[in-house]
Amino acid sequence: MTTASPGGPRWLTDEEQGVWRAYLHATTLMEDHLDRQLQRDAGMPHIYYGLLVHLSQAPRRRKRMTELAKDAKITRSRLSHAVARLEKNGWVRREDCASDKRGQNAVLTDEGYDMLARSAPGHVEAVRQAMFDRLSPQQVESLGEIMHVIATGLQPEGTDADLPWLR
Amino acid sequence: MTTASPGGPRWLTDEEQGVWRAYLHATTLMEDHLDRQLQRDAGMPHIYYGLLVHLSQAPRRRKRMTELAKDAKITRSRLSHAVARLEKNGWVRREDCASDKRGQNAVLTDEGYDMLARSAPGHVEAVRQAMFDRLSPQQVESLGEIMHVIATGLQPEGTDADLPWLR
DNA sequence: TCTATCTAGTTCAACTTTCAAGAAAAGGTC
DNA sequence: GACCTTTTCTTGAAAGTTGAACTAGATAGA
Repeated sequence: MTTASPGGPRWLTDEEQGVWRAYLHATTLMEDHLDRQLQRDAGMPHIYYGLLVHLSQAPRRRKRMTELAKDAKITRSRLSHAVARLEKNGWVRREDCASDKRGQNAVLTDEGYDMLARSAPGHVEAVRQAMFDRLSPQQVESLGEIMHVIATGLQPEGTDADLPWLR
Repeated sequence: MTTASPGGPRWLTDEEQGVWRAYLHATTLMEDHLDRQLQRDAGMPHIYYGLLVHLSQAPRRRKRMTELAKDAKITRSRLSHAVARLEKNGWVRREDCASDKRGQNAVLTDEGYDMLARSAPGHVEAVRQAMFDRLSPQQVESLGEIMHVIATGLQPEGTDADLPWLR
């Protein structure tokens, strides 16, 4: 729960407000920017692209639905819809899970892999131009630490996904 | 345009990849967190709440649609739909613009203001817990600078919205 | 085994976002 | 004024997201 603390709310200082606004501003613009870039160059929103990336890095390019949803930080419902769409594109297919008859694997197809290989350079370049080309090495390091702290704090209880994110 | 550079794509280093993933991870979790918090406590998504905040800070609590869309970084179309929804809630109303008959002002109603006053403490607390309580003063300062750099780089050409964001 | 409970994944309805198209007024320019 | 372009805002349809309800299969205990 997020309740107001007793003794009145602890408002943000002027500096904190400025930082918060800059954060909202930057993250909004970044998400828009990448969504448009990928929609234009790969025909899908950023989050869908992320799913293909996850699959491409998984052993045998496949993953259980629930695990994929967890890795990509989306709900199972959203993943179902997303995979249905990617299936229509021919980039992913579903496969029954051998060990658990309830289970499904999402599998990256060869077409999906090719599409990823084609669009990855442009996407990386977009990320680089928007972020890494503009920051000093110290800033990059600092940003990594800060984002790690924030993510850890927001991580649902009992989730172990910690180390993998900083390697 | 974001084209791959000649001589092959400049891939991200391992460190950059780690930072990028941490960034995606943190920003996704943060957006989800705030969306849920506000949906639960204020009955609207984060972006709608942001619109009310913008209006509350504008002179006479009103703003031209186009200007509001620009400030909130959303399309005019999206704003039209959003205001229609907020109007149904009674938190905003539309008002014809005196000087330009095409124009509309979005006006924050008293009910809207009250709703904001009620939910602001909880929201600020959520932001504080997720971000500022976890970062050192140096990190907060650094984050502000970094986000400012990124936002500036992504700013559409010819936009002057620069100084207002750091104050 | 029988039953209760939990987990995996999908589906539905309500809502939000996007994109393209369109109506209305404003701003030139001749 | 007549004409053309631009700006403002809305609309409608398609796509995407959400949260709850639902089905089927797994799991555990008596």
